[in-house]
Amino acid sequence: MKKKDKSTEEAILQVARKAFTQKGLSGARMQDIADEAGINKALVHYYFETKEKLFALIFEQEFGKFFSNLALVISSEIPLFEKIEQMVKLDIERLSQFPDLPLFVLNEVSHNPARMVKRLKQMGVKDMLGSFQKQIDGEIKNGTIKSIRAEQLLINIQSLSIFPFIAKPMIKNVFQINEKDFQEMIEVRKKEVSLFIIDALKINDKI
Amino acid sequence: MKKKDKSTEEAILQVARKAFTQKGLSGARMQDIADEAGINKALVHYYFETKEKLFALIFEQEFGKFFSNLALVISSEIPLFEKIEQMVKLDIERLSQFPDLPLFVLNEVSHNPARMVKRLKQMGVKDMLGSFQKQIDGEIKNGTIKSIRAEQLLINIQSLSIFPFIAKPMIKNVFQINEKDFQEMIEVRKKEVSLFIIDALKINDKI
DNA sequence: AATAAATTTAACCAAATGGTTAAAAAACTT
DNA sequence: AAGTTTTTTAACCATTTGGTTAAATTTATT
Repeated sequence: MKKKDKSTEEAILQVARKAFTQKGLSGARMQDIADEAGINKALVHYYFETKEKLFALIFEQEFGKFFSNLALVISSEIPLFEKIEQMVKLDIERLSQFPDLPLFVLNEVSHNPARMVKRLKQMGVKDMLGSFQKQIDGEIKNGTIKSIRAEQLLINIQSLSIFPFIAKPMIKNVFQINEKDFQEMIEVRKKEVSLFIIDALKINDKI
Repeated sequence: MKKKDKSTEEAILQVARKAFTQKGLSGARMQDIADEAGINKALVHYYFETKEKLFALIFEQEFGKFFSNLALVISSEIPLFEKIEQMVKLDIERLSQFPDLPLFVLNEVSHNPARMVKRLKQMGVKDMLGSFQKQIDGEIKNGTIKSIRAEQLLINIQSLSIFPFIAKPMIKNVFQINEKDFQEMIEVRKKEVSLFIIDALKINDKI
C-alpha cells in the first residue's frame, strides 16, 4: 500500500536521503530505496533516471543544509563575540536535527571534490570571508582579542561545533554513554563552546 | 612484473589500505586491489580469503594508528598544559602522515560501530579517562583553570586537531588554497591550537 | 464513455562483483 | 634430478546491481 499524503517523488527523495546519508553513494542500493519507498525500482528511474543523478540531487540539498545561514551570520553586522555565539548555536542546533549531515557531506566531498565546486561559487563564500577577516583584524587592532587569522578562527569554530557529530559513535563508546547522555553533552556544548572560544580569544590583561 | 622487495602479502595490504581508506568498504573493488598490486584476483583471496576479512584487518591497523600513543600521553604524569601541547602535537603530526585516517576510521565506525568495540576494550580507555579526570579536577580546585569536564576538554582537543584533516578538501576549496598552503596552515595550527586551548582554560585574573 | 497522457509494474538484460576451482609455475626438500 | 609443497594464474560461477522495456493501470481530458 502506498501513502498518497506524500507524492511519490517526495517519498523517493526522503528514502534516498536516508540511504545515501547512512551508506554513501556506493553503499546505497536502488532496490532498497524502491523497497523502502514501497514502489517498483523502475519507478525510481522513471523519476530520477540514474543513481548518480538522484545522489547528486540529495548531495546538493544536504550540502546546502551544511552551510545554511552560516554565510548570513558570518557577514552580519553584529559584534564578534556575539557572532561566535550565534555561529556555534546555529551549527549545533542544525546538526542536532541532522546528525548524519557532516559525515555524509565531508565524506562525499573527499571522494569527489568536484561536486562541491559549483555549489560553493553560488554561495557568496569569498565576500563572506573578506568581511569576517576585516572584523577580526579590527578587533585585534583595538586590542580586544589576541592575534589570529580569520581562517584559523573559522576552522576552530567549525571544528568544535561539527566534530562531535562526526565522532558520535566513537564518543558514545569511548565514554560509555547512551543517546540521551550524548544529547545532554551536546546541550552543554551549545553553551560552553562559544565561551571556550571567546575565552581563548580574550586578552588576559593581568596587572 | 612483480617487485619482490616486498612480499606479496605486504603488497596486497599496502594497496588494499589505500583502496579502503580512499573509497571505503563498499567503494573498493577486489579486482582493482589485485590489479594495482600487479597480481591475480584469486591471489588476494588466497592470502586474505574474503573482502570483509581483508577490510577488517586494515581497519584494525588504522584504528590502532588513530589512537596510537594517545593513551600514553593522556595517562602520563606531566602537567596539564604540557600534556595538552603534547596531545595536539602528536595528533597533528600523526595525521600529517596519514591524512585519510580520521575520515576512514570515523566513517567506518559510523557504519558499523560493533567493529570498534573489541578494539577499544583492548586499549585501556577507561583507566585513561579516570586519571585525566582527576588531573583536571585537581587543577580546577587549585584555581589554575576554569571548570570543565574532562570529556568536553578531550573532545575539544581532538576536534581542533582532527577536524581540519576531515574537512581538508572543503577547506582547500573554501579558502582557495593549494596543498602547500594547506600544509603550512597545519604547521601553524600545530603551534597555535594548544595555545588556543590553554588560553581558553586559563583563569583570566583581572584585578 | 472514449481517448490520451501520466504513472506504475513485472520481467528482463548486461555488466560488475565477490568468490571458486583446477591446473600451471615456482620454490623448496630429499 | 625427482618429488613435494607453496604460490600464482586463467577460466569460471552465482549473485548482485544499475538500468531498460513493454505492458498494465491509474489519472486526466474531451
